[in-house]
Amino acid sequence: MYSENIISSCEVCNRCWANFKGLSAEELEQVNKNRYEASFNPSEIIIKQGSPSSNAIFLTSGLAKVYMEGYSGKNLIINLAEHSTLLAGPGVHVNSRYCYSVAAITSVQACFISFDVIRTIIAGNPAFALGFIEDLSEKAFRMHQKILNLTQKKMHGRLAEALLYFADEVFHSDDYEMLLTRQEIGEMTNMAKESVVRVMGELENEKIIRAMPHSVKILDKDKLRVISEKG
Amino acid sequence: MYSENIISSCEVCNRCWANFKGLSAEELEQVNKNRYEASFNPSEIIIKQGSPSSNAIFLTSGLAKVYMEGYSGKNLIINLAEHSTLLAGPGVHVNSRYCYSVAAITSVQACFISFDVIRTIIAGNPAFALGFIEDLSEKAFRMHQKILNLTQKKMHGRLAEALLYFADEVFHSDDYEMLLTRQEIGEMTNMAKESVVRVMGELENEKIIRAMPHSVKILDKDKLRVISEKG
DNA sequence: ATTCTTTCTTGACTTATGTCAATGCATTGC
DNA sequence: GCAATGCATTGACATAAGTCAAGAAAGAAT
Repeated sequence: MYSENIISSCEVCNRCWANFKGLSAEELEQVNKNRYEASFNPSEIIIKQGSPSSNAIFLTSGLAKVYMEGYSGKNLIINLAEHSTLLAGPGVHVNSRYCYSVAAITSVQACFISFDVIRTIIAGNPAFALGFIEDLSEKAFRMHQKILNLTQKKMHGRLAEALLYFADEVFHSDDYEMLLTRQEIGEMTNMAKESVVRVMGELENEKIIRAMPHSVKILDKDKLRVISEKG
Repeated sequence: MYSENIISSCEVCNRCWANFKGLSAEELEQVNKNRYEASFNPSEIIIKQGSPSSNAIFLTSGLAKVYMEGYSGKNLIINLAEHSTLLAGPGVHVNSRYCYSVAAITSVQACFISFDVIRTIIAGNPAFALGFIEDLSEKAFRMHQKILNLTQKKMHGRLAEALLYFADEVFHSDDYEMLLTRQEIGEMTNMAKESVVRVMGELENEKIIRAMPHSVKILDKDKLRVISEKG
């Protein structure tokens, strides 16, 4: 898991947080001096919910799942994360603990940056602080959407939404390799894995998708959108 | 709804946001000059989801419900708000729209402060910015909890949780006047109003609470906590 | 190739929860 | 006081979704 830093410097890195773009050379150097990289194999845990949150983490390559460990071992996957995403969670500023876990799905390269540095920059750079606020806000906004989705839609709507999320926001194609298991799709949509199989089968019968265990092809995106919106 | 400002100045107001405490005299005066008060009768809407978010709003007296308008007219009450709470929502920094509605439950007095002023202060006062970040984080944190509660607990657990929330965080007593209708309790716990009635009846049969249409008395708080935690 | 393990799939069954319809009980306004 | 309204309550019923058990497929390890 330990390795030398691969990326030579923050200055030349284009996989990091958009909010770092506006930093001065000194601020960026401060970040660069206080970071270290690590790699993770599939299924390895990058962030563990409940542990002290001392670092902000950014993926530089690979895909990870962000999930909460709920009651009696039941997980809820909040989203998938790629590069350019700040991983830390609101817990950092509440009780200094991560309030979600993050686990690698593919091989992952990650960059750890101490939160002390982040806080220093927030205090000294108003634009950065505002960027930070915008990032927090957008994530909170998505949580608001998600809570409606999970509580007010039926299984078909929730699954359709997840399939569209993969196509539009993760794999950027309507024909993608499905990197999550049926179990994990269920953890994302709050369904039992058996229900995921059943509903996917129904969507396939209606010729809306083509579903193989390890790939999904969206055949009728409009219909899928309707299902997702009507719940 | 319109009225002269009742509170003479922010300086003497103790019902506002804790984060305003650290402001300089000039900053506070700037806030004071750009605010206006309004009163609302029960059931009147203070913030309407989707409308442009130009103001931060603080209640100075009364109780309001914060809720999202979901699919096909179904609401989800996120929480109840009293004084000292910033009402605006993450939408402000995402698309400049309120992402939830707020409606008065009792008579409410509210203070409107332009977001331009807030933003100016954020830019000039790092401590205030950090306070803002903490506020956002805490609300996001609660949303994370809520999403687990709503998706992973059964009705008894969700209702128990709401009853404890009223007792511990809103009315500060185990014997309180129930200001929400059964319908609204349902919107808070994602239950049909009939289910609220039924489950409350069961909790009453088990001598855990004493429930009248307009008041609730918690008889066995430990048992209620167990139900809330076990789901 | 063969075992072993994990995941996927299917069908039968159970359970949680929502919906509908009818009724009762309060509160408000006239 | 009396209608009118909104809310609470109840029971019968419908439906969504989870659970369990078994087997099939697909990979990984030997």
